[in-house]
Amino acid sequence: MIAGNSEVARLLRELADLSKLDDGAAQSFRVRAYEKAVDAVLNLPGPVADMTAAELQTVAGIGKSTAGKIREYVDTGSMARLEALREQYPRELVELTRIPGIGPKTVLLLRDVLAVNSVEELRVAIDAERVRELPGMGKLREQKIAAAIERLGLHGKDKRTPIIQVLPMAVHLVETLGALHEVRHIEYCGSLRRFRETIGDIDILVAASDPAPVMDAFVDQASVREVLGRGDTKSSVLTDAGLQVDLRVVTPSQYGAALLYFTGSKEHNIALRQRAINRGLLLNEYALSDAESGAVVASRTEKAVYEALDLRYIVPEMREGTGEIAAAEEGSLPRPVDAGDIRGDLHVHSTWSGDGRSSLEDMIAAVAARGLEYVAITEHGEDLAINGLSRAKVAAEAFALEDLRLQYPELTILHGSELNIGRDGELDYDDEYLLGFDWCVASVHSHFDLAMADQTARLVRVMENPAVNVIGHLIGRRIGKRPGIEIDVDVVLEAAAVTGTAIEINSHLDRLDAPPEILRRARDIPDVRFVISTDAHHTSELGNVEWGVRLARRGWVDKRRIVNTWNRERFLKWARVGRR
DNA sequence: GCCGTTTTCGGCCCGACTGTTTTCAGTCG
Repeated sequence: MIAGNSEVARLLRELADLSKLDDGAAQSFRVRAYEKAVDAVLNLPGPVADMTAAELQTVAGIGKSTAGKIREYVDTGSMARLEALREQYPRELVELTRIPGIGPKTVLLLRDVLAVNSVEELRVAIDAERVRELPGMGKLREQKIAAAIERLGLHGKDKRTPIIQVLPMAVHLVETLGALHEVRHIEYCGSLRRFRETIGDIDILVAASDPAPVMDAFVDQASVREVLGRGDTKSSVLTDAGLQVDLRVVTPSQYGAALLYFTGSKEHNIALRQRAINRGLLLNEYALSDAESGAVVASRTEKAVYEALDLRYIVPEMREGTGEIAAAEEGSLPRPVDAGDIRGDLHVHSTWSGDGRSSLEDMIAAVAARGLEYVAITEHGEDLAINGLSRAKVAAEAFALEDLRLQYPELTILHGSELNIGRDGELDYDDEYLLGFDWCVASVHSHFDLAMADQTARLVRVMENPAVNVIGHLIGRRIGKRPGIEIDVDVVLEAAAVTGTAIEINSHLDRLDAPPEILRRARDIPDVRFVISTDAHHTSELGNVEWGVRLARRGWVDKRRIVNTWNRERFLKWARVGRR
């Protein structure tokens, strides 16, 4: 078995975690070096197992020691240093660090003085009121730790929640607090603003004239189960849903610097601050300022801070510390897409599909009201047992669309279909019949468990069908529920480029598919085109296009490669509508 | 442990909150 990049990264991650205990510091330079190495390995263009120690050392963030450890693991299947640390710090002991409020120092203290080596033993020690007697501890801390253990299942440090559950809560919070008259600006930040698919906690940033009333309103909300912390400018609560929410209040003039800081990622912030230092500046959550005089250089907007650091603005979705700063410096950032750039929706259902929930008439009216230039109605193909359309229904819907075209002369309405990709890449209907549609999306709705080679083959075969314009929700995942099919990404993207088949960027928060890692891989294959679609089954879902737009940004997709940002004429020509 | 347009040694992002300390350590983001 050859060691894959993600496997090596996982081991380095474990090395970092164990080193936190060994060094007695979560932020020791050695720990941070390992953490950097994790990112470096994950961002390698090729297999880590193919690289020599010397080649590994040329990678930024990997030095002699880490290169040696990686080679050792690839060659022998184990890493002596890691084995020794595992021996010294058993898994039960490491578990203790998952308790919020307990870091490496406390773990070592518990072990050395009280012989506590597991969560269970800690519980016993707390019951015996022995933890409070430790130096630096006390009754209150003991009680806090006890409470933290009780809710460990709800929100341990590493618990993450699918974005579809978190985003609506965050939006609600922003609306509620935003209504206070003290609030000048408000935004959710953190991994949610970066649009990660799972979220640890909600971070809200407020610019306000007076922080106190905002803090009061925040901790007094009905959904707050427990106040975890409460300061003048920063508070944390735990909601009924078991989600932690952090609120930070700054003055309006500090808002840009604070947004930057609170949005992260940690790696992005560290890189920006390092860049500031190199320019004789200091960057914190309040401002970018002169290191000597303290004079503020920029603080009001994020853009101003980037500019003062000689960088183009970097959208939040790209701030993961994976090369975006270098790209911003050399001007090679992809051109980011905005919701306003989208001119058509090319994956829309109506009640003609069994699972559609808005009528065709309502859907078209809602699309027209959004000011789109073109739309493809794509009901399910007949192979999707309950939800699909027979040929008779396809013909009947075509008739209904003719009527709607007369009602909405400004809107180009394409008669499409969402086809089902069969076990071996076969499709609903026959090839001749398929060419009668204006637009075909082909999607995987079954056989999720096939081997990677089989999944890749069925996708490639479908892309070779001239009727197919785009592959819908590429891997078929449901975030937090279903992992999606395994595919050979490079082979699939190459086939997409060769056959001219676009890759869908599905806007549904439950899907966010193709995933950003796959989208980003397409950077090196310039002929791949993309379509941002809502896959709406109800008129209320047409607005989801905003999520697809943000997914595209996260995947470093350049706006110019997204075909539904093109004007009607250019798009129709590319799609060969009416010429098949 | 990593790294170098002042450096192969001596740096490495920055600050709020809590609980315990009467000046700070630990944790977190």
